[in-house]
Amino acid sequence: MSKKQTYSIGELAREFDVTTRTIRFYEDQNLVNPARRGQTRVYSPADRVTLKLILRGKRLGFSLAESRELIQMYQPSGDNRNQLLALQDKIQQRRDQLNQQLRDIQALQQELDDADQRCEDALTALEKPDHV
Amino acid sequence: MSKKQTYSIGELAREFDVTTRTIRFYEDQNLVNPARRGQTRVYSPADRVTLKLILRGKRLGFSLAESRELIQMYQPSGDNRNQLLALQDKIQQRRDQLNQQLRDIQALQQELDDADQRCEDALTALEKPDHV
DNA sequence: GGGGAAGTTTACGTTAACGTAAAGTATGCG
DNA sequence: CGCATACTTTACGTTAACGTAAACTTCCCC
Repeated sequence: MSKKQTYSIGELAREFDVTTRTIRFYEDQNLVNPARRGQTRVYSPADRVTLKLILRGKRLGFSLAESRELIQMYQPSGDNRNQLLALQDKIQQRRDQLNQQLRDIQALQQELDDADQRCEDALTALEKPDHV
Repeated sequence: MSKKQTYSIGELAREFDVTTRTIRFYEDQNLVNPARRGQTRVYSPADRVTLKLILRGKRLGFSLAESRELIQMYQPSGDNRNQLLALQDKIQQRRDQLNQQLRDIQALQQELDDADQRCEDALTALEKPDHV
């Protein structure tokens, strides 16, 4: 049972390599809402997960608004039918976007491989100016 | 032989669903450099490809500076050894980042699948309030 | 009890990537 | 010819996502 139950803002900042300003900014945007002990913020494991999701979103080029939406998707409130259907629609849109990103990444990987190969060729050409 | 050899700014804007302002901005940032016929810009197929690469980069969350770097990677000037090695280093960094994005996407896809499933469950639960 | 480390609030500053508006030019058409 | 359409330049405006600075409190430690 070594799992910490709470975190300070500094701990999280170090773990995720962001500034405390960034974490406070996310709170301002209602992305996390830590408890307080006096003035001091006290973060729960849930807050930590939320942070992780936001940063993953950033790596994929999502705005904070988009990440917020994604996070909310994970908690379908005991909603009404229409809201659930709307949610499924958004989920499908995200899936489409992710598939597009996958295709983009694969194309880019191929091009990087080619570029790397051209580097290799140029380097060996430097070693042997002629076919010795 | 139906391949167009030149494009107007309006054509490209329509094709890629961006504004002409955006394309001129990219020129300002030295990402494309169209020819001129009088005052009017005339874009080549190469310019069009560059635009395509920039927009793909955007879908992956790249800044214009990053996309510029990527595009330059495709044309290793008959460089000196050190520059080629530095280029290979950058290529490897990009590859690492792309692999991270791949992992992020896969995790997100799984979570979206789960969220979708929970929607389905909630919906069927709405149909049959009890197990009839 | 003086200081250093980590926390806090408040507030103005900054950068990227365009948006938007104004005012002018060139070209085809009925 | 007059007008619409598409192009041009110039320039100020805007939004997101923090950075940065100032001034303050709290806690711990020797």
